[in-house]
Amino acid sequence: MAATIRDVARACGVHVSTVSRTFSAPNLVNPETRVRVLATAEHLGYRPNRAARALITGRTTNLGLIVADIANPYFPPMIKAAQSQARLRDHHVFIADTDEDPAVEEELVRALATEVDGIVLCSPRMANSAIELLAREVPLVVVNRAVAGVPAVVMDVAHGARQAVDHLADLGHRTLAYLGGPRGSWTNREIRRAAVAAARNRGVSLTVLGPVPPTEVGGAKAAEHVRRSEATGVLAYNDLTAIGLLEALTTLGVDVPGEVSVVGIDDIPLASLVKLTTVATPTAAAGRTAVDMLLQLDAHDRLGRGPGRSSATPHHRTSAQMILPTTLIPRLSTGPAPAPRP
Amino acid sequence: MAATIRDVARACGVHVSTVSRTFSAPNLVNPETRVRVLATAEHLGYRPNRAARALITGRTTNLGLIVADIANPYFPPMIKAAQSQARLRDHHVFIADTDEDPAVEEELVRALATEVDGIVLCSPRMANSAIELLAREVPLVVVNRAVAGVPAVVMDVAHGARQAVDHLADLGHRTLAYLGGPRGSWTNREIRRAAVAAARNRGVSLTVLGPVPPTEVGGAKAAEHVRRSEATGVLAYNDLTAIGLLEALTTLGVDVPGEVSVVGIDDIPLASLVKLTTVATPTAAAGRTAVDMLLQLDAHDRLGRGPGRSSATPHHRTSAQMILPTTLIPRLSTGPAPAPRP
DNA sequence: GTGAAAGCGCTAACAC
DNA sequence: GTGTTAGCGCTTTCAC
Repeated sequence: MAATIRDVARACGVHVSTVSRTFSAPNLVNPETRVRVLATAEHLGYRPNRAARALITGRTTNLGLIVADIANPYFPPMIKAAQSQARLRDHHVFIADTDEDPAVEEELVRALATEVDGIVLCSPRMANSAIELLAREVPLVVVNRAVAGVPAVVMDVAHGARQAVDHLADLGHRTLAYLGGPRGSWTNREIRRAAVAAARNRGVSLTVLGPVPPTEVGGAKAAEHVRRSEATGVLAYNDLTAIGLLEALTTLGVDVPGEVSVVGIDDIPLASLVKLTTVATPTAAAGRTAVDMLLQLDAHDRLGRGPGRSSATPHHRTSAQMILPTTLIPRLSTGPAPAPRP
Repeated sequence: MAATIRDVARACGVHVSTVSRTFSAPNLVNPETRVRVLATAEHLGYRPNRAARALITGRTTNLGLIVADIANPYFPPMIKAAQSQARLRDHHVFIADTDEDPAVEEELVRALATEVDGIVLCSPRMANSAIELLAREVPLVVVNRAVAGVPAVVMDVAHGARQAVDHLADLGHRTLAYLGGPRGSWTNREIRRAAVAAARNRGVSLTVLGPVPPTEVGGAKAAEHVRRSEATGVLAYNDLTAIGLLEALTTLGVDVPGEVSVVGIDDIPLASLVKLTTVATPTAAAGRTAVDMLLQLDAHDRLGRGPGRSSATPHHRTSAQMILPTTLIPRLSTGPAPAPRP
């Protein structure tokens, strides 16, 4: 059996509470005693039992992070950032993958809720109402989504979409298309709305294509539609889709950017490799910010309550929204519009 | 406050132990009582407190998974597989990222050890001795590494390397190079050893280059060395390195596969996109297998002991090694050796 | 099949 | 600054 606080106390000639304080409130204990306790603890290989601590404090010092698909290169930078931020704040993080399935998503939140102090929900596909409900069972921060009363960090993709449309219009394109992503996606709606508005603003036409799955395969499948649409400038829901489209167009013998210009969104590492013009989104910053908001939310929450299960109290009072800026990165997948056909 | 087992018991007119049994040993309780208890529990929104359960059973039903770099496309499939396998067995998993740093790795294992039932260590960079030590503090399974007395699941990269060398020799290449990976990497040593032996076997020469970081940038940096080495066939430590090399060679004006053939290892999604010849490694299977071994190890462990902290017992008796097969996938980055220069 | 009681390892009042 | 004590929510003997 591992050493407990009792063993340390006995071996050290002090009482358990002194040992406890040495670890949870060091400043309340005499420096000399502290040193002695620490030494014996070290000697005995004592490690505080987190379950016992959690039981009494009501805090697990764990966070949950739920993403749509770990294998999507969009997420790892966000995950890494969230992770290291959490570690800075002395928390561990559970990561779960929903495979883009809203039902799995909801089930995961419920399962995780009992063993974390809060959950970050990235690009959720759930219905707003479901999210609102969950938010009063467990401290929740959503990323890439706006839900009334739920704290959120979002990317300013609307601005990104405007930049993309302006970029294409500046290059002389008069016929644009937006290749849309998943129906449940808040980001998709934002982009579409902003792109439509920006196109109207610039006096160019814009067709909405899709939706297609937010993957390379999805993008590739849309190549025929894009060609038929006669659009010379295409904005895609994300880089993966844009790259799939780009590959498929090339295979079909369509010159990019000679005949068709393609713009993605996200700026994943692969984008720079294939020279894709894209809108960079600050994913790492989003991960960090989300964790900070969650921790702050949690701290604020337990101020009025003292120890106890955190899941029982509504959390809809502290609700902020953090909007992160996006930037257009012009590369070689966009160029001047082709001369109009006779 | 959330409902506890007490609330359910009271509301239901039974004793806490009956409620407890309903959840942890349903077959020990009268079906009718069970139904009633379940109904009240549902009604009250009761969820068992995992901390309390963990405190008494000594099991957390959590696992840890430590990888070198989540952003490396090699890992996500393994993570996803491990995750879903764990979920099948009713466990959650902590994922941690070491940024390829052995020190961080060790610290993470220690930190995680207190709140999981076991840890999967993927492609560890730690010293063997450190791993052996840790393995007796917490149930451990290593992936892509062989450590005496520690259960492991490894890819048969040696066989893969042999296939790669044979493939190149069959294409007429007489001068090969192996572009090596991280020094601490067991996989790297395995590949190198097998490649050297296979080359000797086929009567072709093989130079060892590197090491370079296992990334695209690392591969790109090696392009000059490769060119100077006069090798016409190159095996790289992994796909990322191979792809970086490939790009850089093309930029230098070296034709692939006309002048130089390149083979990677892993078969990440990007590999098929850039038509890289590579050795496929079954990463998803590795993730699943590792989780299963860990859970089995853990179950076996607590057979003789009953409840209590798991971290106190040595685990070096149950030590198996699972070897997963690899396959060469020829694509367009390899071709016949160029005619020898005059 | 169910009840009673002990206690997992720790923290947080409250004394002194 | 340290000791004393109660108890977090649950499982698990042991009776009956």
